Amino acid sequence: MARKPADQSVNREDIIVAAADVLYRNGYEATTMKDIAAEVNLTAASLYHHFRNKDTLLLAVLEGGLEVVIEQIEPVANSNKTNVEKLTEMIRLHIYYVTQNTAVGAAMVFEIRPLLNFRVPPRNGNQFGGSDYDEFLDRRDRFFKRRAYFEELFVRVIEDGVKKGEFRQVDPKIFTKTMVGANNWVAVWYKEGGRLSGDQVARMIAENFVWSLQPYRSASLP
Amino acid sequence: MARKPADQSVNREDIIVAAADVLYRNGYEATTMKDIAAEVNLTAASLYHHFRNKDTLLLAVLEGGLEVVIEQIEPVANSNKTNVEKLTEMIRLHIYYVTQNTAVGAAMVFEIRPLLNFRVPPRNGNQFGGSDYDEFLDRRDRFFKRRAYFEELFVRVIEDGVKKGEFRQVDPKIFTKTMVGANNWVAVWYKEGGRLSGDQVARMIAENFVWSLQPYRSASLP
DNA sequence: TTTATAATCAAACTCAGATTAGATTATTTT
DNA sequence: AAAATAATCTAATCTGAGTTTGATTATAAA
Repeated sequence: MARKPADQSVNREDIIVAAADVLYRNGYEATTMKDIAAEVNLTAASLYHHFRNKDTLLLAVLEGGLEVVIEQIEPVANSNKTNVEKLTEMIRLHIYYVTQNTAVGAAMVFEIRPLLNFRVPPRNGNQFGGSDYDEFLDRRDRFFKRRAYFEELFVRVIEDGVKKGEFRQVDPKIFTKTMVGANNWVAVWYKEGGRLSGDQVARMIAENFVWSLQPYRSASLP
Repeated sequence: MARKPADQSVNREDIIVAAADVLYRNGYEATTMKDIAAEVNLTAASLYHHFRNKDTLLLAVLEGGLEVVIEQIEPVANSNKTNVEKLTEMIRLHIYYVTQNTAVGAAMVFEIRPLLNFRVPPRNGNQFGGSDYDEFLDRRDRFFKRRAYFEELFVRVIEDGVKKGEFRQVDPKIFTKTMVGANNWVAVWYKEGGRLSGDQVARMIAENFVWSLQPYRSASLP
């Protein structure tokens, strides 16, 4: 019954990568299904065989990026390193991912809103009415929860660090918001082949944020 | 000849404010001229009496916001305070503005790209062909230069601070990018009436960034 | 009060982009 | 090979949004 997809045919993953790329260049609203399709040598209509509609495709892009980052950061957060080590590593990983995947990274920065203001009401007689619509909303909510979880990972490390005196007294939530904002923003200005490598940028910023949390320090870096 | 505009009629400024507001809620592409017009009780067509087109209107919104912030930060940058004082004050002003004008602030974060990828080619037979098009491009470039200048104000203070030993050795450009990113990002998450006031948030983040630049410090804050 | 022009509107134009319908081709399973 | 379904395409539909046109109203200057 079920058939394995042909090897040379385009699959979901290919389309997601292509979409991220076009999204990066043009932004959601300015990106046409045709643009995305062209990137994988298909027609716009063919995309609808893989994704229900444009919004669902965008969501898939964002979900993918977020999961990868969480996958990398989570084990560090749950390790038994010191909070200083944890935080340094987590920031570094986050930023490095962003520099290596500016397309997805920028999408995560810029394309949240089309998701928030999901306009399309369930039109009767439209394929997208009823349960499909609900399904989308559910998936979107799940995405936002994952996003909150991602931030929560940072908050916990900072809270714990503050409690144990590794970090000075800051507001962990505000600090995290600020930091995550700065880190995501890297996708906007980082250009490959510039003065600094992604790794260097990641290390510099990580060091800086962690440094800013130290309650006491001597004149030279550790 | 020239006629003074009527007092109760809608003016450019009103429209800009309304546009910022709608933009904040919906994003550029999802914002229709009709939406903006409705906000000031006009029809979409009427907007074209005040602005040549949608892109020009967006540009006006961004220009306005940027100029206000520069106006506030520039005198501080040029004052004869210490670099520590300057930077603290500059960040504080920037963030405070953002919290008080989330609409414009978020627009500055999210709506740069529509400007970058200015699609509309000069269509012949269109009112927007020829010199009007060039005029727009010029104005857009001027905006980006102002934007660069805004960042430059921060870079200078940091460079000077590093040179004079007030700050530790950081890369001033990377530091500024990171910081400005974080500050702009405040527009995305700050909600009026939340746990902290705009002023509190501004102070906390300012203190933190400046703190992170100190080459040496004792256990307690100044 | 006349006149010029600013401000506004209603209606029409244009066009692009998302989506659908239906047919066609490709590939795997039986 | 036959059947089933996956992958794709062409062509058409449908809608919404930016913009234009031309008229109408309001207001300030003469």
